[in-house]
Amino acid sequence: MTDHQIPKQYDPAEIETRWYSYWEDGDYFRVSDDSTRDPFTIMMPPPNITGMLHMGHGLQDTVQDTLIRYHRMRGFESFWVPGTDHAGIATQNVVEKQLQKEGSDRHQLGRSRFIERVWDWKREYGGIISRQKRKLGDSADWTRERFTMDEGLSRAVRTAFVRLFEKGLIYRGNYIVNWCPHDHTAISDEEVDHEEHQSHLWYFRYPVKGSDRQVVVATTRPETMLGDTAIAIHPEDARYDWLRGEKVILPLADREIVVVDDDFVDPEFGTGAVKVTPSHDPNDFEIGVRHHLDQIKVIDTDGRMNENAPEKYRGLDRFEARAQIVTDLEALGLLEKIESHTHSVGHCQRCNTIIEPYLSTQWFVKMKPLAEPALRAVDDGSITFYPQRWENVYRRWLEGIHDWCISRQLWWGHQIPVWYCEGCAEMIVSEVDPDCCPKCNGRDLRQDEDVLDTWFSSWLWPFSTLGWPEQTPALQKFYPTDVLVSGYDIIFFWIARMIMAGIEFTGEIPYRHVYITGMIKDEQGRWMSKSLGNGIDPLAMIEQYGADAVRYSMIALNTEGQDIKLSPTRFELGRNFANKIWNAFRFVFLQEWTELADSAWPLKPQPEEMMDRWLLSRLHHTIRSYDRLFARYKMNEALAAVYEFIWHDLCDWYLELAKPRLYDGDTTDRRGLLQTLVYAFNTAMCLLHPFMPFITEEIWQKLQGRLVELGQPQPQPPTIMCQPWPVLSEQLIDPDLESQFELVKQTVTAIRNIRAEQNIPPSREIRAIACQLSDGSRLLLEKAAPYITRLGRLEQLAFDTERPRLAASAVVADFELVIPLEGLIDVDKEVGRLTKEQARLEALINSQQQKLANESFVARAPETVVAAERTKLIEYQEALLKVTRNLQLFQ
RNA sequence: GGGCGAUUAGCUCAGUUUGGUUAGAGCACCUGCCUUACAAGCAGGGGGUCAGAGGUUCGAGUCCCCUAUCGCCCA
Repeated sequence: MTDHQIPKQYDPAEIETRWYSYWEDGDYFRVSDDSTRDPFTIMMPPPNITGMLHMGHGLQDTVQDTLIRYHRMRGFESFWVPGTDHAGIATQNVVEKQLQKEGSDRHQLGRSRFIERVWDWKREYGGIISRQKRKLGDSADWTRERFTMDEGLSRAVRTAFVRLFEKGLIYRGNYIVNWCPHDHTAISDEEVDHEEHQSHLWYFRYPVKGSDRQVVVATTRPETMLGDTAIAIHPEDARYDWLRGEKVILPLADREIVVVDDDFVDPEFGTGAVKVTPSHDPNDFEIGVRHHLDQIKVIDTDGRMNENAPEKYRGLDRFEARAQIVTDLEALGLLEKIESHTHSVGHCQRCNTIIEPYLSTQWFVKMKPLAEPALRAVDDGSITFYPQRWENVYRRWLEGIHDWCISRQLWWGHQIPVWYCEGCAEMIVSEVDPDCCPKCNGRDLRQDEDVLDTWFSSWLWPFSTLGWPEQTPALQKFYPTDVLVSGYDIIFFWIARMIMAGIEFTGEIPYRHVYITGMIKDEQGRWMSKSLGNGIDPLAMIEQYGADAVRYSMIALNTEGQDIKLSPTRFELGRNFANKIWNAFRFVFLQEWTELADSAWPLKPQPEEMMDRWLLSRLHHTIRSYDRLFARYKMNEALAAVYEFIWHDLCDWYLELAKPRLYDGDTTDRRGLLQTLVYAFNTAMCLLHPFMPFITEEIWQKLQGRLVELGQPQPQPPTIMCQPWPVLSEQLIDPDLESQFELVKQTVTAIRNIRAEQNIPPSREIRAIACQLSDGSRLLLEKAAPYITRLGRLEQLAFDTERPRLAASAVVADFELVIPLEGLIDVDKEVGRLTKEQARLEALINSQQQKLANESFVARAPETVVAAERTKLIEYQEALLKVTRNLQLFQ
């Protein structure tokens, strides 16, 4: 039964939904821990549960799914591990906003009820992005989906924390951290974005105690002066000899502060004397430690001036206080001057609030001991980045690494597994909740209120998702993983930390390869953002163009980690290609297939003619390049190779040549042709499947179904996604045949060119004469005459040494192609065409002659190169002779 | 201040690892075609001193140095 109702335009929507359910319901994405196949594993970077699918996922998931599907077909137990991330601050914010709408807040609710609310929210909305990813065709094993707050992963977090603590790599201390007054939590250095601000340098005069003199200090942050506890000068700065040992009166606060010598001070900057605020500046903090200075906090967690500030300023926002202090100092005559000054200001990456360097007690990971083996892993080649240049970025960060502040003042997250005994103040660090204090047996224990940075769970992702710290079968089978695919924006946050954690906790690198993609930008190269409203919604694109089209375009545009400037029209590339494939399929499918009923099974290509052998050569050529390109992660080039094969080799040439044989061929010829055609088409679908899974499945299924109708057994496995990968047959690749066929194509193009230039309508069949052939060309053209006749719409291809005078002509390789057009030829046009050709050849000859006239070229270049250049010159000269003679015929 | 990337056709980009065909593709453009798979298509065509300067070499889009412009990362 042939379905003649195949639409002329490919409509992806229904097909994509149908096949995705078929795959998922059929468990084809699932892997088995005790499979005997070699594993191929990719960890999907877990998106935030608050997140929605964006184009970055579109790109990175397509790259990953393509790798996963390719390896699955290559026979690997191909495991793409999906999951989501609890995203501490973001998720807490979302639920807090919900509460706000209800007129409540988390403090009213209390911690445990608030956390329940977050879980409720997660159950309702946390799976959205995973459902969206299915629209892209992601072939992840969703039955093994993980979440960073799952019981198993939470246990992994505790184990990791306790192990690091016991090794002395986790410590608690009072240091300056990056405080976000909006989110009310400390954040790590990596979560701070620096922006250049056009601001000022304010010069203040501080009176020296018991003297008329004043010392001038410059600052970019006047509001912190209320917390100053010293003036620092460089020890060798003789300008301030008079100041040493004096006390200074801090204006407005009316406190005495000391003068200290410190190397940190840059005598060139400002006045060479700096105010020191140990509680609100990381450098001042260090100076404070060196000189045992008081630490006075004057700003609270909201960014407002606190009770340590003079009454007048209490409760003022830090920037209001800044303005007020400047005004007040000016009124006191203590403002020396204001200079313009550009400096870099830290902002919270999440909410863009200006970060307050803030003194507080936090937990830290000592990173240096973890960084060293992670550096070695890249230095010794155990881990390779693609493109490799990112290794430098990775190295530089690890070489200058700072300790990692891991505590967050949030409720949603992994609460720090540390308890304090209210009885004896003992600190208990434990993987399991302790019942009583091991020291005093007291039962009044209080768990540390802070939670851990979300990245403290993410850095365990490659093994915690597989069951670590248990030595599970999954961990043994699938770890270490093969490749991590991610953007360069999280090399520090995640990639480097995973490598450190992998080596530290499992003794093995988490992955061999790191594939870094570029970032998706808008048409003008700007980041896509909500505020600019320039984002492109992948789901809308899938709806409009189809998931295969989106995937095609993502891969095609993804070159060597360059950023991608995207606009919706770019998906037309993929849509057009899908449509082309669809119509080629229609053509093949709608033919009569009866000859295939008595073909040998399974279907093998049966080359009867040159065109068949050529197609097979091109196909296997494509397979060979494809596999080589994949090994180097050049998926865009592999895709281009398949595209070239399908569109140009198969559709433009082969199918056109196949038509007469399909319509008029005898049984044997039709059978051979159909076998070759169906084999090639099927194989092309396999090659394309990793990139465009839906259309290839649809077509593969229809082709298989048709064969089943003819007597072929049901295909096993029942989906293209588990089909074995096409086996490369080197012996089918025939470069000589391919170049011969190129000559045939050139001949056809030459005829078409003349037809077009002479405005000869397609309906008019013409005669062409091949003249002055070498024996080789004659043999070839005789063999290829039917092809040339067909594609050139010739009445006949003749061979002769004579040629009619009034004719159009073209020189192809070593012969001439003449099209006699007595009475119809437009002589002016033909003269113009030949004159242009003449000029082109003359230019080529000129450049060849120059090259060969260079004695050192002839003497020093390899003989083969010189010989090739000589041959070219001769060919051009011969062609020019012919063109010139043909031109003279018109004069 | 340090580092990285980009600069090739009107546009978006390949090609540079390993120097050697007439530098490619898609889109856009021009001409002709609704040719019984496809107008989301077919056929033909035009369009590039490969950012600039210098160097190495018989030979440079490709290797080296410098400069300019744009962008990113780190401090």
